[in-house]
Amino acid sequence: MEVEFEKNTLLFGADPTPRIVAIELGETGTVRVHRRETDGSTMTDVEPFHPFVWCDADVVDLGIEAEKLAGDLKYGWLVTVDSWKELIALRNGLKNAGRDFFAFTDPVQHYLTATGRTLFKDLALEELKRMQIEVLVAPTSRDDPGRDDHIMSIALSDNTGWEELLVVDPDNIEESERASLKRLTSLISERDPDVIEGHDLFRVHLPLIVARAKKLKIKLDWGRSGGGFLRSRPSRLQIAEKTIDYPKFTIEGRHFVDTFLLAQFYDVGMRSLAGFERIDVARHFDLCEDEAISALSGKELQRAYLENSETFRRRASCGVRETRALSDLLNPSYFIQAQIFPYNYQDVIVRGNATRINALFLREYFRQRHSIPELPMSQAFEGGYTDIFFTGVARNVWHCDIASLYPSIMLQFECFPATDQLQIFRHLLTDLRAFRLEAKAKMRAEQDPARQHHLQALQNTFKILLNSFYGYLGFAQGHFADFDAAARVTQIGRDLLKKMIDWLNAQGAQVIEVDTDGIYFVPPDETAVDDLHKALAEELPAGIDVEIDEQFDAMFSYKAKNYALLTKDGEVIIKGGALKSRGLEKFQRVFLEEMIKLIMEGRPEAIADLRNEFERKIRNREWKIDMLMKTDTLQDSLDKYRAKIASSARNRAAAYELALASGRNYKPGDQISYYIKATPKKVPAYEAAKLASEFDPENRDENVDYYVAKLDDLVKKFSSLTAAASTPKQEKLAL
DNA sequence: ACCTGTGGCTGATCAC
DNA sequence: GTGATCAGCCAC
Repeated sequence: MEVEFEKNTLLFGADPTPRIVAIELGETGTVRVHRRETDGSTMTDVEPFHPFVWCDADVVDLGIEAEKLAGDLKYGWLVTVDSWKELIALRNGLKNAGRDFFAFTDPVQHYLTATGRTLFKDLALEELKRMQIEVLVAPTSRDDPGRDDHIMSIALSDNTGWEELLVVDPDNIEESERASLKRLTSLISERDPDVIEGHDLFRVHLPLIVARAKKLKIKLDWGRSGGGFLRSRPSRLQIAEKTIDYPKFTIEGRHFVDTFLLAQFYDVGMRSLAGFERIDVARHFDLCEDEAISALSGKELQRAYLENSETFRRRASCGVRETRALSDLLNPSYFIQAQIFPYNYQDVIVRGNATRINALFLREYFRQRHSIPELPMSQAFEGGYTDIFFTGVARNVWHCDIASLYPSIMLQFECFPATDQLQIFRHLLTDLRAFRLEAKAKMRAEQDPARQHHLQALQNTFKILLNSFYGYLGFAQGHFADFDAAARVTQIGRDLLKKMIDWLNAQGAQVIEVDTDGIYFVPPDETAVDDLHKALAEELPAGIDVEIDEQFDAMFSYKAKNYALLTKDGEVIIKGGALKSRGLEKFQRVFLEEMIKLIMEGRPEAIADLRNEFERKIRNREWKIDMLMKTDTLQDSLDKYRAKIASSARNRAAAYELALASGRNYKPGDQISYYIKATPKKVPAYEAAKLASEFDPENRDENVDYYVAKLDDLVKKFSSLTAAASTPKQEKLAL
């Protein structure tokens, strides 16, 4: 392979053993290492297993042998044992003796850290055997509430294009369901996938399968080496501001990948998904083969099932195809990350960036037999500089920013963890930065689309990692975190930005808005971009590169982190929660967008007409309810919400009240769409809220006065900014 | 059992 | 009414 990134042992680990697809605990003292042969078959090696514990002192007095490690950091003694059982006994022994120690809880991380191996080296993504699965169940019948849901179908496919659909006979449910589950298990054994994928695999499909198998007393021995059974335990995932509780399933020798979680992670960066059900995600990526089929409701589906119609079969098979396409799209970066980090594939996905970086540190310190520090005391520190100097419309706005601000500062000003005696932080950061540039260059030069794709995923992975190093400095669970260093980084960043602002103002520019690493400003009269860029660059220290990357016809500056831009092509870009939050109803978002466009185009007098048009549409009930409804994401479980309300720890909220009233089993991360219905007298929103799914278009009951009032609030809120310039500063800019 | 960071805005609710 | 607080979402 001409790309040599993989030889970097800090990143990829010191052991180049290729084509490992899975690792599982074997007989006492061993692990089974499954490798993909070039002919596509899977070989299994039995390898010795030596898990370990870092201790803060010698443990010879406990009759345990320990190795003294280099350096003088807190955990300076290493105890290595010969089996997982021994490790558990050792941990208990140390705990009972009151000793301070640190150990991984995951056997696979032990093995990969100790050996320097990682999964998937020299393996192409296409060589990984990925199976997709989707179970459809008949919703509990209202007429027969005692009866459990049962499986209607199990659809299967894999990345070779193979598909099989198991349909349960509605006239012979129990026997047919049993046969289907048995067939499923034997297909997994025959086709022997490395990865089992599904959309909402953890929260929906696997629990369903397990529940039905339990009821029908069927074994789900899906393990790779025989005898392994599905296990699950409650787990929790933090994705941006959302916390998702889910049962984490594991099975020996294989990985479970849930495209619902992949979609959640994708959205953190893009914030562009309408929802997280497969239909929402498939639509967003344009993966639906047949929209109408994908969008069938539960009721329609059940009817089709009972009629044994072709529609049912089509819907059942189209589900796994969409899941496969989705996984093809969202998987590549994680596939590469599994080559880097000492984690199982399925864990690489759910671990956070800073946690993964920590794993790299610990692997290298282990390899060099060096002591490791204890977790630092958490400390609050100041962040980036944000400010706004002008509100209203400005014309001819330029944007400058400092390229990779925090990585540049860390390298240039040596903001590294004080405890990092081996200088891993500096080396990784330096290498990643060089690699990213190299991968980008190679990607541009590459002709073969598949290789180009791989390089794109690679450089993107490097970018994400690179940007996570600053976060790691302030990560309370990172052994090498350093809050003072993090504070220095942001301090330098703030100082640099202020220096740039002062300089720009001194040149006669008008600075509008600043956020962390970039500045929007109106340039001084008759200035050439290149000249200004050159002069600005000279003001900055070596290693800090500024770019004037964009120019806009107009900017509507509203509040800090909230603004809109009009590009030279007439495109409107809106930033900030106040202007485009998903917490706003769609009609508000659309109105804001059109209003801001009018403002930036210098036609504020047209706003009154726009308002009137919207009012008419509300009063005449012309829109579908999706324009008026609001969609909230449940953060807490319903039980937690109830408890908080009981203890006055939070206020009531419409989404939760509706979820409670529905009687359905809503979970954190689920979204609730609702609207405000007309009520005889004014009541809190949570009492007047109604689920959008219960909206009856034939008998509309939305509260039109409520929505018109919202519209007026919106117009009022912006009225001071839509009028002609009102301050001297604005006058100057608006010219 | 799990966890990158800080800064900022808004709507809904509730205590005063 | 007003201000405080919380939850949710967004920028970087």
